Amino acid sequence: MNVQLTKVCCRPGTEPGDAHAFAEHAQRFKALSEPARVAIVNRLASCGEACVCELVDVLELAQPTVSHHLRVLREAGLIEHERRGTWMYYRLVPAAIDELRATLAP
Amino acid sequence: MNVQLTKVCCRPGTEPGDAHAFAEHAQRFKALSEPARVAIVNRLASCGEACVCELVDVLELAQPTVSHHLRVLREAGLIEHERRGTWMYYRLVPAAIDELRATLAP
DNA sequence: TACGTTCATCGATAATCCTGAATGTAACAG
DNA sequence: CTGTTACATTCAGGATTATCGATGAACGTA
Repeated sequence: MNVQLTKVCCRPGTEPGDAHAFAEHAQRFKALSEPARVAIVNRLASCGEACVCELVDVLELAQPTVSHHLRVLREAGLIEHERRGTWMYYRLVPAAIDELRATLAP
Repeated sequence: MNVQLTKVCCRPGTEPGDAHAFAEHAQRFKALSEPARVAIVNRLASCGEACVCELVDVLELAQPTVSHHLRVLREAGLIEHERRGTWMYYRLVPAAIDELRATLAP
């Protein structure tokens, strides 16, 4: 028979986890799930900061496309921007990167 | 005026970066870009291993959906599976997690 | 052999997302 | 005010993906 009210393959009573936290972490990872956005983060990590036109040149993508990726990264809290004259300078938010790395720690 | 053969906002001569590496990292992050998959990884991290039916119960998703997410994580190299009798047990690949965390290091 | 359980794969639908042309906004120069 | 540059937003088309019912394969049991 093996009716198993408690399945033998499953350990009982382990908490299901916080669904809200999972969604939050997933959104952070999703921001890095695109080669263009990884390239942007890499660029900002090595250059400190960069304007949009520089990223357009480096990524070889149309300006609206780059602007879109920057928005995704910004809404994920991974980067921040500051206007200086005509140009918008983007830079990383180190705390957010650290936080992301922490979610991968045991 | 300001013809600027070299734009003032951009520092010259910084390497564009390895496009192949960016795509590879993005692929890894994409595997964690879904709440369900973050929940799976979290579950495996705290339980050590789990069968599919346990994950179906915890995630409250249909079995084919869970199977799909497990395939994505497996093809990303983040988890591995082993058959024991009727059940398939999934567990993390710690080296892959470490490698992912390393890509976020300065 | 026949039956039930566990899990993977297939197929279809709906949602999400990347991409870039067109357009709008802000800042600066003359 | 006019023109130019830098950037954001809107919009639409095309590609990717999440979800799940239906089906099939693998295993254990009777």
